[in-house]
Amino acid sequence: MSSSRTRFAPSPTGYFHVGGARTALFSWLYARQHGGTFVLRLEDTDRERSTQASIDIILEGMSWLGLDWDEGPIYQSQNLPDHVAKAAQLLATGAAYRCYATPAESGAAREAAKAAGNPSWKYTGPDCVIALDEQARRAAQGAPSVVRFRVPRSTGPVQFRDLVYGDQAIDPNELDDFVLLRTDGSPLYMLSVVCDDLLSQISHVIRGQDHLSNTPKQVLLYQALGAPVPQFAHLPLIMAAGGEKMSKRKHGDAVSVTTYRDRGVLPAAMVNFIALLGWSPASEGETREIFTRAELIERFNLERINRSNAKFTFDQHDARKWTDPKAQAINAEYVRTTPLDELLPHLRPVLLAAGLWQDEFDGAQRDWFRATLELIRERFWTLLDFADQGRAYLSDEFPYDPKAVQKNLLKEPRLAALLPQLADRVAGLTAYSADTVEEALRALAEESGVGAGALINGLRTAVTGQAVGPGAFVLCEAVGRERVVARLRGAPAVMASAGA
RNA sequence: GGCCCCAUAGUCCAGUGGUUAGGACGCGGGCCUUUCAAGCCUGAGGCACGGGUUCAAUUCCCGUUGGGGCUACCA
Repeated sequence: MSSSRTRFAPSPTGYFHVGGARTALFSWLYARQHGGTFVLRLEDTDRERSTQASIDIILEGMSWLGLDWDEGPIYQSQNLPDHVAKAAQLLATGAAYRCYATPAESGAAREAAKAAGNPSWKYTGPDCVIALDEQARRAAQGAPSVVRFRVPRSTGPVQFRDLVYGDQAIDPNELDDFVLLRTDGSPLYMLSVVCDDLLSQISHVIRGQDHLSNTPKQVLLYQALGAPVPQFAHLPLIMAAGGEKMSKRKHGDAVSVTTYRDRGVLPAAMVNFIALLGWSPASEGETREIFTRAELIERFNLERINRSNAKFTFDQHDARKWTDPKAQAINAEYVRTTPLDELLPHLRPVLLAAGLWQDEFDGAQRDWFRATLELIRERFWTLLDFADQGRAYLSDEFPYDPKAVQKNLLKEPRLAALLPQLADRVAGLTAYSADTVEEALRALAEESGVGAGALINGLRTAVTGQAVGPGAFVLCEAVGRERVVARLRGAPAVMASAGA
């Protein structure tokens, strides 16, 4: 089956939609599984809205997701001459005809029919709106015309099998004699997709279900062109929480792939999550939901794609719910478990951007750095957490979370005196380790009569600026004696400035 | 409006003509702990409705309702 050829054909008119990303992923998975070819095509023929910036965003997004293409990017605009030629061919064979009715006239006919109780009126033939002789007169005057496809209406329903939605049979009378070429001679989408897919010899058209209703027209076009009809597989749509189609304008950044990269999501996590939207790898009682790219390629199949739309739940006004909670959970899983060697290439840019990267992390401090990452990532959710929650572990410049200071330092005023005392004891330890720090702290707690818990939490906040994190003593090991001592000594100042 | 598609917890997915209808996320409770957006245990929560077919329907058929898509000289 090395002849499988799939494509992803977005129109570069803005951001890279997560729904598009899933369509791209499924097409890519199919091609990879079958040793086929994955083609990237940019449908840039909407000159008003297509931009280079958008093209770049899509290309970057695809690369980020690891969806490499074998051919392309093909620019639809460059194939326009072919589309026009194909229209000419259809005209020549009689499968299409010139139509001199104006948009206003056909629109009026539609309205009139509707008013007369025929809501499903279609443009069904050359003379259905303007008499042929009148059209001939206009032609003689050199009036503008469009090219319409002549829908075959006497050969029964248009049939095709959708690999997801099953057998389809559409009454051709539900189809307009749709326009192929505009008045200015430029091709319309319906013609262009077919021509481009033909040009690329696409064997499996995998795309959103929003194209299902237009597929009969395309099937007719393939047939009129004497070309083989590809296999179709339409994917259920991904809707916003409210049930409507997701758009960045209405639903914000969670709709855009770029956002996920910028918010510290790992591409493998994104791919994993998105793969599970509308498809299931379930087999022999499989309940696992974390899959590597290789596993996805191995298990993917069009047969297990379901037919109902999925909903993306998120709340753009709630920071915790910036995207679907399950997407976040899957990403957390990846952040916590991806082998460091794989994680680092994604983490390094984040640390660099935050001014936290040190070349020693790759040299003298390598072991410490890696051990520290392992320690702190245990409860991280995104790559960005390394740069904020993890900041105090990698740098001496870090902020104190006001709530943590309030809860763990200010509530126990005696800490202002005790923490520096603890610093002295820690400084004097013969051996520095989580255990010895703990001993020292518990001894101080006992002697001073302050609860060990208060001291422990005070230590955590004084050393990391946070209220949560790894165990307070192991944390001290990661941060190092020198820094721990210095930060404990600085605690009174932190308390004073926060209390003031 | 017309045509087409869809319907298992709040969400994403499994599943079956007879099941205690399963998993994940989220949510509640408990345990652990110095903390928790960590870990472990545990709980609540679902087959949209109405007709059929059948000994038996969540499952098959029809309808209703609900949701979605398409319906351009946009892509």
